Amino acid sequence: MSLSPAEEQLMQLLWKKKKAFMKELLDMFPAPKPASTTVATLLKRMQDKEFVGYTQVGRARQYFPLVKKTDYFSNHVNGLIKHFFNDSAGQFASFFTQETNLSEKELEHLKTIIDQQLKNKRS
Amino acid sequence: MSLSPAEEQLMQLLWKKKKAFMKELLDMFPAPKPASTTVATLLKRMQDKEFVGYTQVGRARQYFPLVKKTDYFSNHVNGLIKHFFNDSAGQFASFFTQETNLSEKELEHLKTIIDQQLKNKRS
DNA sequence: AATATTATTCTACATTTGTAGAGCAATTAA
DNA sequence: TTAATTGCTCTACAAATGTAGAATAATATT
Repeated sequence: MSLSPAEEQLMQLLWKKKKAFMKELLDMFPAPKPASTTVATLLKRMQDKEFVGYTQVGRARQYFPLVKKTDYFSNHVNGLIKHFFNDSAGQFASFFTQETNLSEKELEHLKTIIDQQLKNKRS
Repeated sequence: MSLSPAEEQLMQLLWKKKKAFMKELLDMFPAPKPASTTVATLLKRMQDKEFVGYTQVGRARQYFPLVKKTDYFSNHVNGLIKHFFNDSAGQFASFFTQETNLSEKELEHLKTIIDQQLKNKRS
């Protein structure tokens, strides 16, 4: 099961705040803010999909993510790679590096990471 | 406008064949194949969205993509990056390199590409 | 105590998506 | 030339999604 775009947007807010009351999430929306019931509906659906949980605090609930952003994200990227690159992460990486306009600094940084990875592999 | 998952799957087939008649696309589907009308409907919607065009050949149409796979893909990735990495491709690249399990060969290849990029930047 | 506010659930409805039958026109086969 | 096949459009319908009002219950305010 995965999140719909609207749900995903809300999830982003929740990931950012770590935990939040409905009101707080609503406040975080850029104008034009949706109706509070809209947010409530989305939260409900996200609970059903087991993407968020909550703890009861007084009469309200404090919501929190049940999936880590990085995990969710990894799935996304993996899906993309499977779809577009024949399941080859390497092929994807090459493409990505060539298509994206990374700055010199970013490229250097990437190199460092890759070297680190290579060191790990070889050790 | 973007493609729905089912449309995207069909698009993949079309990208692979470059151009194809409805029948050919249908044949490319793995079992269980959808009804031909299903494919027809999808093709129609994709025409409306201006993702495919066709040339009339006798009584049939030969369909072809109107958007390049790499362009479509770039948009996807850019969307992801915007969503998840604060619009920083560099941040994404780092994450990706660390999370994905690239082989030694792939890492080496990546390094080559990066060096190439750096050379371009500096020249 | 009476009223307003709030968080949540229920219900609703338009739009998009997945899937495909019915109908039609052109083409091929019997 | 009548019948079967093919490619396409129209129509249909269930499920998912985006959006939000109505109802309810609990709490806070006057």
